[in-house]
Amino acid sequence: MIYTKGKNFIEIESKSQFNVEHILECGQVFCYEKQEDKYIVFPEDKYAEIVEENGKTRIYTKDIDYFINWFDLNTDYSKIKAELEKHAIMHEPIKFGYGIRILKQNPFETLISFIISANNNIKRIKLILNNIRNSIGDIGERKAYKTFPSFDKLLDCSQDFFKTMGAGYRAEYLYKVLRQINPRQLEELKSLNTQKLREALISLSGVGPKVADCVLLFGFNRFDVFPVDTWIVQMYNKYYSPLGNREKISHNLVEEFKNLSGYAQQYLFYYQRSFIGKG
DNA sequence: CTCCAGGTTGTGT
DNA sequence: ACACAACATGGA
Repeated sequence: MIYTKGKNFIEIESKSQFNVEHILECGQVFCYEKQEDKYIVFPEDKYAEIVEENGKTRIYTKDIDYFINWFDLNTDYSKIKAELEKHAIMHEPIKFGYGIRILKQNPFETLISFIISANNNIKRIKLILNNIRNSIGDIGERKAYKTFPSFDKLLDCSQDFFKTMGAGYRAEYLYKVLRQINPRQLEELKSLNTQKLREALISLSGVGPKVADCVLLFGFNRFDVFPVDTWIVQMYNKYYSPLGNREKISHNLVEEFKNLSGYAQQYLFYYQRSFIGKG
C-alpha cells in the first residue's frame, strides 16, 4: 500500500511512487491545471486538488475512491520500474520521469481528447477541450470548473461549433465519431482482446493507429501497445536503426517491451519531449 | 516568412 | 502494400 486515506484526502509519502508534476505533465491527460501552489484535476464530473507539503503529497477530494482508482494507487510501480530497468535505454527516462503513473481515464473522454490531439500540440489540445467544457459542460463542484460534457450534449453540437472551439479540421471527425459510437458501446468493447479492440477503434472517424493506441493505453489500460508519435519517432531513429513506418516502429517496440510497452512508452515520450521544453 | 505539434484521411500507384 | 498532399490553428 503506497497511500493512506484521510477524511477528505489521500496521502502518498513516496515521491518515487507519486510525482504529481510528472503524472500530469507527461502528456497522458489534458484535464488539469497548474496553479501557484497546487495542481487541480477535473476528469469526467469529478474534481481534486493535489498539494505537496513536507515531502508528502495530498490529494484533496470528496471522491476518495474514484481518485484511488483514477491514479491507480493500488499498483506498486517499483516492480514495473525494476523490470524496465533491464533495458539500458530506460535508465535515463526512468530517472527523469520518476513517480510517473499511468492514469485510468474514462474511455469516452479519452477517445474525444485524443481525436483532438492529432497533429496538434498539448497546449492547444488543452485549450480546445477547455473551450468545449466551458461552453457545454455542467457547472462542477464549488463552481471551480466545468465537467466534461455528456454524450448527449456533444451529440447536439454542430461541426461549426467544434470549429468555433478551435478544433479546426478535426471538427468533422468529432461530429462523425459521435454518430458512430456512444460511451455504453465503448464500455462493451472492454471484453475484446487488444488486437480486436484496436481494430474497432481504428474503424472510427479520426482514429488511426496512434490515437487508437493512446485510447487503448490511457482509456482501456492495455499495456501491450506502444503509441508512436513524432517524439517517439525521433527517439526511435536516434537509438535504433531508423525506420519511416510508424506501425513498424510500434510493432518493434511492443516486441521489445511486451506487456510493459505502455509504461515504457510514457517514460520515453516524456524524456524525449523534455529536451525541447514543455508546452 | 516557414516549420511544427501525442496524425488521419483520401487518392494514386 | 506504400507514398504523399491536404487538412485548421497558434506558437516558435
